[in-house]
Amino acid sequence: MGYSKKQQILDSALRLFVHQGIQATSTASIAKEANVATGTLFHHFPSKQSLVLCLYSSIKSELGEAMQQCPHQQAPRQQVRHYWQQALQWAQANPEKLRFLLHIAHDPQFYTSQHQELMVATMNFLVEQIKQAQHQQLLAPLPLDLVLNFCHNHYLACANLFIEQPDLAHQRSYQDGAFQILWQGLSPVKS
Amino acid sequence: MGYSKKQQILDSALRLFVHQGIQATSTASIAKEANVATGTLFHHFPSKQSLVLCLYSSIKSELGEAMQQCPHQQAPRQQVRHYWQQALQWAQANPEKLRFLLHIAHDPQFYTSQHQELMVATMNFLVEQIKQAQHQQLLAPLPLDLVLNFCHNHYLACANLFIEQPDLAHQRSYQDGAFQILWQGLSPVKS
Amino acid sequence: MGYSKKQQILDSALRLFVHQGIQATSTASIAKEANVATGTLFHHFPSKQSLVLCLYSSIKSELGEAMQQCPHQQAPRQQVRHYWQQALQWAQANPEKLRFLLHIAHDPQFYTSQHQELMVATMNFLVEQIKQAQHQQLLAPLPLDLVLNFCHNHYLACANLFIEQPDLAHQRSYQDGAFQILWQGLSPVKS
Amino acid sequence: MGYSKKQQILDSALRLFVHQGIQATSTASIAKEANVATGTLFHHFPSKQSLVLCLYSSIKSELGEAMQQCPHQQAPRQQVRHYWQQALQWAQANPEKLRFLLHIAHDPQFYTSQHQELMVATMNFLVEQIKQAQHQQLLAPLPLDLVLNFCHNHYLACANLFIEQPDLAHQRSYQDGAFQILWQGLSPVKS
DNA sequence: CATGAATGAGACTTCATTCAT
DNA sequence: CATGAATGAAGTCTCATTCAT
Repeated sequence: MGYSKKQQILDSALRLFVHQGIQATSTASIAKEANVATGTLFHHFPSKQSLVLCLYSSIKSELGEAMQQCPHQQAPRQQVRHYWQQALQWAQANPEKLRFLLHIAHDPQFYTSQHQELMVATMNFLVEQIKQAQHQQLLAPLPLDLVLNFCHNHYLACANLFIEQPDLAHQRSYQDGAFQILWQGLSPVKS
Repeated sequence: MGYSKKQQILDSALRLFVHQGIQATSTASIAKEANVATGTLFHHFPSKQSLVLCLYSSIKSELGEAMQQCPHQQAPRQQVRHYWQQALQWAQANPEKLRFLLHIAHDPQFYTSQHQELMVATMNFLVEQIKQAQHQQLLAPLPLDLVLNFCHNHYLACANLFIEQPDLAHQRSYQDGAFQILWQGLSPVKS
Repeated sequence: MGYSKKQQILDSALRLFVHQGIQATSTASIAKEANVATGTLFHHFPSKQSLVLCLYSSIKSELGEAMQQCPHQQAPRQQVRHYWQQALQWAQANPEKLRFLLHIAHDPQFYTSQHQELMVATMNFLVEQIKQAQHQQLLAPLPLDLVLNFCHNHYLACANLFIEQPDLAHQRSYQDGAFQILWQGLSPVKS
Repeated sequence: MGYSKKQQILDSALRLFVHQGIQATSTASIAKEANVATGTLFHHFPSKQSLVLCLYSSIKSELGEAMQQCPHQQAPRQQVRHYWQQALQWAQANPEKLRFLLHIAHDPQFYTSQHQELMVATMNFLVEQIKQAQHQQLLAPLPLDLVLNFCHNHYLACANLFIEQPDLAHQRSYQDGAFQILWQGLSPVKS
């Protein structure tokens, strides 16, 4: 009731997409799940494709905002660790949204160069942290796009693991281990 | 002509799947691309679903074989590096096959528990290497499934990056960097 | 602003109907073109069908009025020629209206017996002229409905030709030729 | 049974189009009338549009052939009269086909420049007759496209009249009158 | 083994019309 | 009078699959 019909449609679409896949979900079933008429969906979104993209960008920016809600830290390692935990917590609170990101990232139908750009844009604040840490020789001088790709990808994989097996998420060995791999992986080689 | 019609169908399916997505590719278009009649496809595969699964398992085992074709090495690091390079070379030689693995791994329609099992089975020989290295304290004592997940995922991500931007694949900084992240990420924390 | 919304709707409908066809034009697109809301259209017309019929009868009577605005002439040939030119001028000044008449006249959806009646009613004054001329043996004693049909139809065809190829309308050979066919066609056979 | 499914579809489409209009006839209703499945229609025609165009050109050429099946005559007037009667007979034997021609000729959706070209192409043999007759001063030196337009249009109008009121078709005054208007209309002016 | 016409359920989308504001 | 979100029936077209040849 507090929700607009447009939001109801987006919610239902998300739920169905992650369980059945995007293509396997009909617009009729989305409308039904949202308790609106078929036509209503197309009143708010010109096409199924645009509904998917709208969902995608809204989720992407939601993740970006969630990550930045963390206090400023002194040490770079602590700062990055904060981002990391913030992002993981968001994923555990919004498992379907994360699964959707994972799904769409590998669907040729929706895979565009936007993808890379959107990732960089959303994670821009991370880029700065990393550059700075590399400059301070806290991180190894790896190519920046390689690093970003790794961060993005390791995050999605770990988040997905913790969603599929929620008991792991509460064990320190997994929680610390996941971040250790990230930070250690980017650290300078031990001489 | 040296190819059987069945193989022609598999080849055409792979090509179309990675460019348009599995669901967006019709059996009719596969048959057309393979220069066979619609009915012929269903002589060789009982359904589209079975065609997809057949393609999947054949590619998965092809990757497994490709990785094991490497000489035995003394040092664990060298041994793992060999596996890594073998796998990357296979991906660069078979970009469509890698893209297919990536696509199917995140499609809810085909996502089953098999997936995890198949991954472990294919990478079984790696597990042994890692366990041994952990025992020798060359690698950190991280949970084994976390490690496996990381290896599998980092491989797919790097292979995909090198396929999308082939020029990166030839630069030492990217080649070495990708592996450095892997090995370093699993290494024990510096004092 | 000098135009009422109702008139704006009629104008927009006419424009869209002749370019895309009646059925292919949605009420929504008419409203948009007229810069009014969807609902507004249905305040002024109970249905799309009634909008079409309203447009039809208003155009039909407009043509009737246009034709009668001509001075009384002595000779029957001059009188008919006047009607003819008046009607052609109206068509050239209102090309879309003529195209609409042409379109609707052959659409089974709107084709009713009204059509014949309306044509006769509009052209009633012409009937008298023809009857008289036949009586004076200036015209051949052809069946009256055949004659009327011919007049109506030849007019629409010539008007349409001149609208499609406006340069022809200014050439004497076409202007005179078109009327010559009409008058000559109805004349008594030579010797 | 002697009919192929493709022909059954064309026949049903014609029947429904002339009674309800092209747009008002759904592909589903065509298939039903033809006793085939919906998909069958789209197996033979890539779209509804192409079905319409296929029907159009087949009818147009059928009319062309019907007209040419007449013996060679000495006098131009007799020759043209033969064409005229042949064409009218075809129309009376195929009333739906004529109605379809009439309908499509005025539908903005299908109205293309092809139209004019097709008409000229189909009626090419008539053009020659007319040119010759003009040269012999049996016909007035009117612009050729005006003449052709008139012939085409007068034919459709008369044929339609005779179809709508079949009793008229058997009366000499109408039969002769219709042709008299044609020939007389094109004749030189009485000095 | 191979073919391709035929099937019919179901997908996406459109649209005339209504109604609460 | 005017608005535009909402409706749901209906339209065009797709597609995995079958089967007679």
